[in-house]
Amino acid sequence: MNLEKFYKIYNYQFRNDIISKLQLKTYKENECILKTGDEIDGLYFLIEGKYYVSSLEITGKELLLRYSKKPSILGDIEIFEQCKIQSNCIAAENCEFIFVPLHIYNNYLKSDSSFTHLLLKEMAYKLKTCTISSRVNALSPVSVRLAAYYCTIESSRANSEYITTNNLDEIASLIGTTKRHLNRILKQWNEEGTIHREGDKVQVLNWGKVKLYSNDVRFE
Amino acid sequence: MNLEKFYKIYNYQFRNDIISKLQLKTYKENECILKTGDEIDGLYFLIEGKYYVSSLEITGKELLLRYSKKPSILGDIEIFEQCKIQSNCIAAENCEFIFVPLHIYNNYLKSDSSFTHLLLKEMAYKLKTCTISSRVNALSPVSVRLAAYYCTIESSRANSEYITTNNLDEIASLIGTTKRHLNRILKQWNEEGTIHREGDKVQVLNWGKVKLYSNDVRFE
DNA sequence: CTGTTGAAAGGACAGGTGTCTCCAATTATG
DNA sequence: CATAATTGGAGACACCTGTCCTTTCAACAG
Repeated sequence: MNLEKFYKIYNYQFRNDIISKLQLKTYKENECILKTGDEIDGLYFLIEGKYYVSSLEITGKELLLRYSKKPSILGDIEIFEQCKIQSNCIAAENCEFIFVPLHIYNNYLKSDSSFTHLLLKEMAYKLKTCTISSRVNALSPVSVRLAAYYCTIESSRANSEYITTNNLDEIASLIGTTKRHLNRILKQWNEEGTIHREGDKVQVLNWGKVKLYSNDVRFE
Repeated sequence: MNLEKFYKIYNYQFRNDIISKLQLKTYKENECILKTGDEIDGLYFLIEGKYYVSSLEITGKELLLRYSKKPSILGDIEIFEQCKIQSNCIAAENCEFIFVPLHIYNNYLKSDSSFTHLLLKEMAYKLKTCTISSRVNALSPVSVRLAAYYCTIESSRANSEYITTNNLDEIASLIGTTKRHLNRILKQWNEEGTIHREGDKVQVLNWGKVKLYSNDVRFE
């Protein structure tokens, strides 16, 4: 077990006697990591790749709740709330996790305060972003949410003019709408010259406009 | 400082040398406990009363994020994310909190694992409910959300037929809509005999119908 | 008692948004 | 190359929902 990556990301070192009890779990792109309703078996620490968390409603509708890259922890809610798995977690690319089995956590790590602080920080982060997106989704029309989405991902990655828009469908369900409606909005922005669109590639020509539309809403 | 209530609710005992450093904070109905954008000064443990958490958007719209009764902790997100206060917290009735100043937490309680577990549990709970309501708000029409709201509060309090509907406005903003729209739905339900309505008093005549409408969505 | 004020309910309307459907473009297949 | 299959975009429509405004009714002051 190579824990170097883990250490770099989470800045935490497991005691030697624990290390042998950890597992490395790997998932291929699109593979399901956790499935709604199943029992949780431990804590998952992402050390490579990306995954997304989505919920499939009884209605058949889906909502992307979060798109996660490292550092990111899975299983925390379920363990502390002692409940079944709340959402589907699916590998967006090949993923690697350090897996801490539940009984290992309970027996060895529960009272380790710096380990616990990892969990606290992660949960606080999730809670903050969840609150924000809940608010934004509830109170802003789709055009604002879309502009906000662009502004959010733009600010988080330097200075590229092109938005590597992963698939419009994905954005649609992330911000809780349909592709049809995104098309409507993108068409309008395209016509007024705010963006230049070619299929899945969207180039923002006028960031000022987009920022204006976003109404200062951000997802982070 | 009488910590008996605290102990009963949170099942945790502070060390003697810490007790003298805690404060009792009280708030009158409608008084603001925390204000968006302010700096957080410590952890608040609710021991009496109820408060609600709401966010005022730039647009002027408001969304009730949560309605909290004991046990409930305030300030956790802000402390672990080291950010400004995220939402307004307002006393719904007279409230009492045990207040743990930030430096006391940092110096004395940070490495106390059973104290930390209080926080973990609370955050997991918040996260779970936040995720649920985010999903529900995004994916269900108002009529479903309203039915779900009734089912949720019904199941959490024995067997009264009347819903002590605190103010329609409140329900409206809790489930992210307007009073106007609630009126529309209630009128329809009233006409079809599902409920009997008199002003703020709503009596459910046909729980089966309401449960059907709720589409198995629940807020908890 | 009467006019004023304010709150609650509902009518009318318009904009936002999802669904369904069709058309065009692109890709795969033979 | 020609045809079938698939995908993306957009038109049409309907419904959900918020805003605005009118009506009604109750409380209240003069």
